[in-house]
Amino acid sequence: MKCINLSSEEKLKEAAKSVFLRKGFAGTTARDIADAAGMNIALTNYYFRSKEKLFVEIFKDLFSLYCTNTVKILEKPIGLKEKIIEIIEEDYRMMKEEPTLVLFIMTEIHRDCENLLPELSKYKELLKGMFIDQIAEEVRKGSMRDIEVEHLMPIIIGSLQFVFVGKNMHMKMYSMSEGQFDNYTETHKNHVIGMVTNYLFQSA
Amino acid sequence: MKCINLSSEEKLKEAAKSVFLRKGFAGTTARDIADAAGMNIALTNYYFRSKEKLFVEIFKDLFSLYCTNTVKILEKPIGLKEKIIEIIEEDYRMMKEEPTLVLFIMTEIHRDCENLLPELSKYKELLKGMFIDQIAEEVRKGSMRDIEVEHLMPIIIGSLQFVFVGKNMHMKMYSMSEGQFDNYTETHKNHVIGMVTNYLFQSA
DNA sequence: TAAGATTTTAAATGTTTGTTTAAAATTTGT
DNA sequence: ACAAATTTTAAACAAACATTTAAAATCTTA
Repeated sequence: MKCINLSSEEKLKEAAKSVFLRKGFAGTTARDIADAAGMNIALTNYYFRSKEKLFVEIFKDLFSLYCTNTVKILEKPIGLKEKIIEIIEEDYRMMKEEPTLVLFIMTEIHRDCENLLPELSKYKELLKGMFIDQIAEEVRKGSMRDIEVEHLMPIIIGSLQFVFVGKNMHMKMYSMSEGQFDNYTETHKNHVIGMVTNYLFQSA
Repeated sequence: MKCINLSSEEKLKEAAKSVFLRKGFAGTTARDIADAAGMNIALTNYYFRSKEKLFVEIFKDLFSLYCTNTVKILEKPIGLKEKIIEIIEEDYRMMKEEPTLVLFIMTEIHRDCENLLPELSKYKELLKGMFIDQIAEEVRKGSMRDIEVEHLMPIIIGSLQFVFVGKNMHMKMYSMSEGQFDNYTETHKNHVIGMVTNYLFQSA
C-alpha cells in the first residue's frame, strides 16, 4: 500500500511554491528549494521526479489561484455592473495576498507557453459561457457600451494587475514603503472601479 | 590607441539584447548569446567582462527605450488631454515594435531591484517636474479629476501595457494569431484612450 | 612588409546545475 | 518485536554553466 508522508511532500511543495513565486522557474535551483524546505536535496526528485514536474504541479495551483475566484464571480447570477465591481475587488484581494502572483504567471507563460497551455484552455471555456450572453444582453438594452469580452477583461483587471506586476518599479519610482504600497493599491483599485464603470455604463 | 572593432561589439550586444528580451537574465546562457551572434563563446567576456555587466548595459538601453519617449511627451508644451493621448499612442507604438519589452523590464526589476535602481532614479525626477504642476493647474481649474501623478501614470499606461505583458496568455486565451493580436491591441488602445480621457476629463 | 596591437579561436578552468545512487534511518504491518 | 516498506541522507554523477587562458589569426601602422 502506498502511504506517502503527506507532511513532507506538502512541506516541500509549499517551500517550492514560495521560491518559484519569488525567483521564477529559471531563477530557482533545486538547492534553493531544498534549503527553503530545510530538507535534503534529493527529496524533490524522490517526491516529484524532477524540478520541472514539481513546477508544473505548482503552476497549476497558482494559475487556479489566479483565475478561479474571478471565474466564480463571472458565473454569479447578479447584474453586470455589480459583477465587474466584485471582480475588481476580488482581484485586489488576491493580489494583496500574493503580490508576485501575476508577474509569475505572465513570466512563466511567456517562457513556456506551449507546455503550460493545457492549464489555460481549462479557463478559456469558463470565461465565456453565460458572461458573454450577459454582455450581449446589456449591450442590446443599451445600458452598456458595446465591447467584446476580449477587451472587457483587460479593461477590468489590467490597470490594477499592472500595478502589482510593476510593484518593485512603482515602489522605487514613487519612494513607497510596503505599507504605503498597500494604501496606494487600494486607492488605485477605487480609481479603477470608478473609471471602468464610468466608461462601460456611462449612460446609466 | 584603443581601437575596438565596434562592428563585432555591437553585433554581440544586439544579439544579447534580443536573447535577454526573450529569455530574461536568468534564462539566458553565455552560449545562447554567442550562438545568436554567431560568434565565439569567449567574446562576451572579452568585450563586456561578464554576462552581468553586458546585461546591465543592455538593461539601461532598454529601460531608456521604455521611458524616454514618454518622458519627452511629458515635457511638451501642450494640453494635458492631448498629452495623455499622445503618451498612450506612443506607448502603443513602442510596444508594437518591442512586444516583450514591458514584461522584460518588470521581471528584471523584480529580480534585482537594488542593482538596477540607479537606472530608475534617473527617470524619477523627470516624471515629476512640470507635469505635476500641469496636473495641479488643471485640477484647480476644475477641468480635470483630482488625481495624483502616482495613480495617473498607471491609469494611463497600465491597461495597455498589461495586454502586452500577458501577450502569450491573451493570444492563447482568445485564440489569436500574431496578426489578430495586432488588431486586438490597436482596438484596445482606442478603448483605453476613450476610457481614460472620459474618466479624467468627464466634466469637459 | 614587418613589427606590434588587436581580435578571434579552441581548449580548459573550476563551479553550479539537476539528478541518481546506495546505504542509513525511520515507519509500517503482522 | 521483527521483517518489509518507506523515507531520508550523504555522496557522487554527468552535463551545463560563466569565465579564463594562451595561441592563432587578423588588422594597424610605420
